[in-house]
Amino acid sequence: MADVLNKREQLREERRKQILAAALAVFSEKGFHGANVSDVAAQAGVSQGTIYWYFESKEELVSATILSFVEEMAEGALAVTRMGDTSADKLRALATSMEGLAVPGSRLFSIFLEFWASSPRREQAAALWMDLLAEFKDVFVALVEEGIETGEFRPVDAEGVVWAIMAAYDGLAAYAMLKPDLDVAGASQAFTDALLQGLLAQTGAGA
Amino acid sequence: MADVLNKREQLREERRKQILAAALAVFSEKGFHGANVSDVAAQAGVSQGTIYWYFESKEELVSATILSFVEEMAEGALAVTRMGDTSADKLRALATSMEGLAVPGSRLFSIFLEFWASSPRREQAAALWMDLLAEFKDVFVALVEEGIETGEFRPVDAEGVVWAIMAAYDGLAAYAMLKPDLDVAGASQAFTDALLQGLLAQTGAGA
Amino acid sequence: MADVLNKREQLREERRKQILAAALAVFSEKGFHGANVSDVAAQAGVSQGTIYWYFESKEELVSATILSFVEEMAEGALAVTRMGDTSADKLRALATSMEGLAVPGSRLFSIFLEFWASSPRREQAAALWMDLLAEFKDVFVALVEEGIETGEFRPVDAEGVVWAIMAAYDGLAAYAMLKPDLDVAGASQAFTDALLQGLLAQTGAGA
Amino acid sequence: MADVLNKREQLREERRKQILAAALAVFSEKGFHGANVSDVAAQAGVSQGTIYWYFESKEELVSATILSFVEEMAEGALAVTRMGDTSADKLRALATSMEGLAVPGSRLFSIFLEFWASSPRREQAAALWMDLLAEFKDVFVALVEEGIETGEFRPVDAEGVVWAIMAAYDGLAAYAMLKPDLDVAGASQAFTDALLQGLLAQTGAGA
DNA sequence: CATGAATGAGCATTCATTCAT
DNA sequence: AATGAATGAATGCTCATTCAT
Repeated sequence: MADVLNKREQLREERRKQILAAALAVFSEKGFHGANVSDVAAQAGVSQGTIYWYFESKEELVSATILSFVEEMAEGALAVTRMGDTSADKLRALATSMEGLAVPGSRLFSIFLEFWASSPRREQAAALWMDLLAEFKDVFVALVEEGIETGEFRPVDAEGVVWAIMAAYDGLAAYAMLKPDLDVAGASQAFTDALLQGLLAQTGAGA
Repeated sequence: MADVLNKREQLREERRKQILAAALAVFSEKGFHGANVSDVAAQAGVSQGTIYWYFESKEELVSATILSFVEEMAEGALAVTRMGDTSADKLRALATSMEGLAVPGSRLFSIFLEFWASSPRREQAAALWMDLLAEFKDVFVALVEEGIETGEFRPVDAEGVVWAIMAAYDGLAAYAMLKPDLDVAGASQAFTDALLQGLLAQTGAGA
Repeated sequence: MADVLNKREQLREERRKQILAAALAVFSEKGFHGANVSDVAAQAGVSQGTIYWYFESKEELVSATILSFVEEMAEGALAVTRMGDTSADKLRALATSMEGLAVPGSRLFSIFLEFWASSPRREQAAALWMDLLAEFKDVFVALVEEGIETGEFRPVDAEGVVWAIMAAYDGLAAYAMLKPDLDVAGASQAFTDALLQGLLAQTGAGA
Repeated sequence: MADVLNKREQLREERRKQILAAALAVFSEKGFHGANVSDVAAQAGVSQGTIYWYFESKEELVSATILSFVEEMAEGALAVTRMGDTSADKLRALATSMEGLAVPGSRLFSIFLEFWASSPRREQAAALWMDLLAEFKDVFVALVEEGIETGEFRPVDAEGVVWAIMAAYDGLAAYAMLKPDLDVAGASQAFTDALLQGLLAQTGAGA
């Protein structure tokens, strides 16, 4: 009995994932407004009705699609933090991993943007985003404050700096979408160097 | 004769601006997808048909709205560059003026994003944006290189740093949209301080 | 399983016919340009959306309506050919059946005309007509050539004569539309008599 | 004073003709439904408003265009009747002149058809057509009856035969519209031969 | 007379959502 | 669970017609 239920739930979960995968493909191809439910259904190989069996509305499907993708991505990025010795090294590692958002994901990033852009009109969606961003921010801030405490960094407004850093990477991702030949790695490198130079306490002979 | 023509052209231009102003208001309120042509018409106090007398399609209206707004904004921002003595001062001034994009314009910035993100116009929008961004970038880069030449700044990859700075401000604007209570001014301040600290040549005993 | 599919297909076919019947009624009443899709939907007792579930566009609905009606009509007309002994008898029978196009169908014929008139600007529609006309022509021509071979008719340009005969009936149908009191039967009779008189070989005592 | 008025009227008449010529060109190109008033205005090199200074409505413009063209055409066709010696010769001449409707005017005929097709919904238009057709018919009938009286033709239902002949030519014109490679001249020839053969009294030993 | 700007009703079409099977 | 047929509100756009200048 329980097995049956489990099997059912498992099947349901699989179907859900199948639909989400289809949705991700379709949305990143056509955008949220440009894609319609029947496109997703066709891509997933199910009927339109089925979509509504798994998701309340197109709106919810969109949110779920974004969410599932973002979670996966975030997980990878945060894992990086545990590498490196000094705070500076860790910051560098995190920054490098964030480059990844921009370079290969130009198509994917555009679906973030579109979702994001319409967020003010979707309070829930905005909250979702901010939760995620805040999570990232906290990790970053902890890193920076750790650096300050150990005397590696100068005492700065950690939160402010971190917001700006994150914003810079999101912005670069957006630019890369517009200008595929933009040298994201170079910009990231130059930026990180300059910033770290500014953050590091001027001990003796400088950096 | 010429007067009549001039008057006509003048009236036409005025009407056009009137419609663009209405469109800006409506679009920033409801977004491009959420707003319909009749909304704009109502806001402008004209009939739907009139909109189509001045613009080929909703699409063109959207583009024109963005363009006219962007041009106005760019003009103001670049004017700031001429203030300040040292390169650092000028950079600070420019940065401060960019905050303006984020803070009061949170609603306006969202229409940038939506325009940017929506796929049907990606190419056109991308070109438009990149032209604008490049223009900004060049001004910034000139500023930084000037600082390097005068020995005020360390020799850095000016272009890379500048891209990242601009990206940071665009990103902050986007964040502010999602999180109205975000301390953009604080972040901007902390970020600029840290970055300038990193850019400035370590003269004598350092900071 | 198969039954279900069959039933579905059957239902679909029925619905389609129901819509086509409604379309025929509405179009012959108001013409193609005068009638709008919602008129057809209302007449068929379905929603506008349903029309588009069965037909790609109004254009296609129009073509399908014409086609289905024409096919039905053609079938009946061609069946007549198998009656009669001599070629002259068969020709008379065919001619008589063509009168039917003109007399009761004055309203229906008008939708042919409207469609026809705009056909040169629609390649597909033009092709549809010519296929149909050619089919008719071939039957007629076979009849006449048979008569020639058996010596019943004089050797004439069968194809030319047949085009003209068909044109005469289409023309009469059009006239009848404009002038409802036109004696189509009389004209048809006189015309057929004269023509057959001209076609028949003058054997001995004449006709 | 009178001269001024005359000049005005003359100018007005010229403008009118200019518009009608433009209308004929545009309508035969795009059809009545496909062409819009601004197309005609552009072709005529005047503004839309001017069209309405000369014609009450698009409807009237359409009627006037047809009428002016038809009158011109009818004049030419009837002139032919006065040529030829025997009734048969005259009939042939008339028939040949009617071919002209079909061959070069395939595009023009389509505007007849379209106008015609919507005639049931325009009683006035139908009357206009029938007047014209009746005029033609009467000339034809007179011709045939003359032939009967002189013993050249067999005693037939002149009116019936004539309607059918005219219908045949209109029908051929319609066919030619759809099938530009239709051999109208050949069909006309074969048709006229056969019909005259049937009309001519069998003098002496027959053919 | 002529212009061209303005109007606004009308229409084909789309698409998220529902529902009978 | 799943299907796909059905719905109908919503919307961009057209175009005959009017009118101030």
